[in-house]
Amino acid sequence: MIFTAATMKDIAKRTGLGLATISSYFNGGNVREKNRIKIEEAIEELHYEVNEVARGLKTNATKTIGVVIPELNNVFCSEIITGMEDILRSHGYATIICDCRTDRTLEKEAVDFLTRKRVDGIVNMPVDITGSHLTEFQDKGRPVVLIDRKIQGMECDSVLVDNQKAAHDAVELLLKNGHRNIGIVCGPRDVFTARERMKGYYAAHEETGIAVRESLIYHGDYTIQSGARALETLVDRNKDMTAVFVTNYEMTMGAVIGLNELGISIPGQMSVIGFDNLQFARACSPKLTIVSQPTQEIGREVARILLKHLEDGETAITTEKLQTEMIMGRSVVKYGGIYE
Amino acid sequence: MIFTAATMKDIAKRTGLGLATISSYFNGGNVREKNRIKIEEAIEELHYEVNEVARGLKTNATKTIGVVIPELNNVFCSEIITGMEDILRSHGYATIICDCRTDRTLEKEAVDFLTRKRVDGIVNMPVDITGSHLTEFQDKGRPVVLIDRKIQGMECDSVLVDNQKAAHDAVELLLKNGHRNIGIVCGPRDVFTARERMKGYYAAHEETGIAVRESLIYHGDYTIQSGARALETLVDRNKDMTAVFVTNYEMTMGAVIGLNELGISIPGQMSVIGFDNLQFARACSPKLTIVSQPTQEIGREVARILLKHLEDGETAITTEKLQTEMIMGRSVVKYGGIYE
DNA sequence: AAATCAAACAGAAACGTTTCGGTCTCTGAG
DNA sequence: CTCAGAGACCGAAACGTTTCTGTTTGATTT
Repeated sequence: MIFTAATMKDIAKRTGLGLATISSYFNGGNVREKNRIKIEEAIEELHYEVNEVARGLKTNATKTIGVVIPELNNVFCSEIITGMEDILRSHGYATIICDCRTDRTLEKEAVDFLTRKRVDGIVNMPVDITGSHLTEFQDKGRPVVLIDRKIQGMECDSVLVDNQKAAHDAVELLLKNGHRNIGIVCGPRDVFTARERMKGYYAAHEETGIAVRESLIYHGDYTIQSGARALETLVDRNKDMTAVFVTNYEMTMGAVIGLNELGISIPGQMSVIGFDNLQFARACSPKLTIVSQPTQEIGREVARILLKHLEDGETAITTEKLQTEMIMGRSVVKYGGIYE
Repeated sequence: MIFTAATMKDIAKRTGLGLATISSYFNGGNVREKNRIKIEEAIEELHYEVNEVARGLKTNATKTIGVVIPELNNVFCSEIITGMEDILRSHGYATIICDCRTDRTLEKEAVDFLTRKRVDGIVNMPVDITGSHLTEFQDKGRPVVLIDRKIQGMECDSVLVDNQKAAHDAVELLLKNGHRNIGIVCGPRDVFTARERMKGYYAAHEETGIAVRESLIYHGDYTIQSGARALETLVDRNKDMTAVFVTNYEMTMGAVIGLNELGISIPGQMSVIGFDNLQFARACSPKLTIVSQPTQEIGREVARILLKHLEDGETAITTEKLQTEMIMGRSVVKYGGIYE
């Protein structure tokens, strides 16, 4: 059966009304009661559905948002997207996802791809601290929202997490428990959030009047492998290390593996504070104490900001900073050297 | 600066060529060398980019694929999507993701949403074994590909995993190690894959001539909580249970938590075979033996099937069945009762 | 009952492509 | 040098909306 979908023209013919009236009906305009009924009957009978592509051509808006992230296969990212997509979809917006595999070139390609697809806005969790891959899109007057990380010299909305405070509080907890040689497994030096977390590490030490020893700092690359390697290295370099703070999920997992393989018990020989993924933290034995980020809330906030631009014509630029939460497990104990 | 993007008309004017020629250039048609150069110069100067929305209106194809999954925030799903999106994007297709939170109503809504968005094809990992949410879309002559689960009475392409064999092999390994009272933590009764895995469990027992005891079977709901509860229940009901096979990632994590809390050691008191997520398996101590699904490959295969329909006009329906792999850890040992 | 005026309606043009006929331009054979 | 014939090219129409510019309608006022 050859079947061409009904168009507004068909509805107009069927109801005897003009095209403009039908269009007005669909766009919230006023239509006389009896005509409204006629239109709705026609829609029912013809199974009419508005063609969003045609509408998009005319209105120059696709009701589509592009998302560029370093790794979809990463709880932090996927949870944010879930929260965001939920709200966007309920407002009629589709979400196109591009995983750029933490690669700058692929990231640029993804943005260009989305630009060609004529998305109404782009959400990006940037691979690194620099980059001008978004300026061309932004110059078209379309909104860009950055997640989690800022880009130098880029003026746009962003939704961040107070990473400095998060790291500060975690390290402070360890210090308050009497630990004095606290290792940190941090992200790459050129990542915005990694820097922020380092700042918190330093600040907590400073407040307590304790000097930071360089050998206790390890810069990983956010992979499980590097988490495991980090612990091996740190333990080897610092025989007196009694606590460690790991700053993302994958490296936390790696750190747990590493400690297991080194035969170092948590928390008996090493207190541990991890990051992200409550599920994993609860699966560990004993339960891991972690810094938990408000991923769903980040996603929702991003969606809200986008909608404010696209639906309400808002032009002001916002920077939102959300707070983390410390989930207490049983992986931190008082330092034996002092209290025993 | 007011700025309207260049159109094909501008290129035509600039080069002195006709619209049809420009269009032909962009669609792989033949254009005389000197004209080709002129066109390319004009594109460069005007920063022209083809408007895919207008093209979509005319060709009735959006170069967009919709994906409906039960939970994006789930490694199995996100890994499949990563593999798929990669290939699709390299062929110019965008991927719209809809997370339906394992809810039938939301699943139907998502499909309708994507239909309105006029996607060229839909990929769906169905919430349950029934449902006609896809027939309307399919009746428009557009391709549907199911992942991981089949739907009763639905004729369409699907990419599955040989779950029966996977479960069979896992249970067989436990049997070969002398275990006779093997628990299974399975998914809901109305999920296709859960049934397949149960079949494998029965088959392995049958081959070894061992009767299955009902009390060793637990139907969970794929959450961590149900995994933990499952182990509590199974251990409570079967004091002689020495091994357990858990059939998805979340429940595997739950099972590990549950065993930890019950004070039952792996593998000393309980041999365990888990499912999915190699990363988690390696983080456990000792490393978990797991059944690993070829997620990336599933995604790629789905993409290939879609492209064959959309680009090559293929009409035949395929059902692909991929094999799992058993990753050996140290969580399975010979049954003490026999070998000690 | 006529006049007034806003609200509701109508039709055509436009959005930027593809495609269908038909026309022109090269190339090479005679 | 001419002339087919193929290949390249052209312009208009169409895709299904929205929107602009008027026109009609009907309730309200006088």
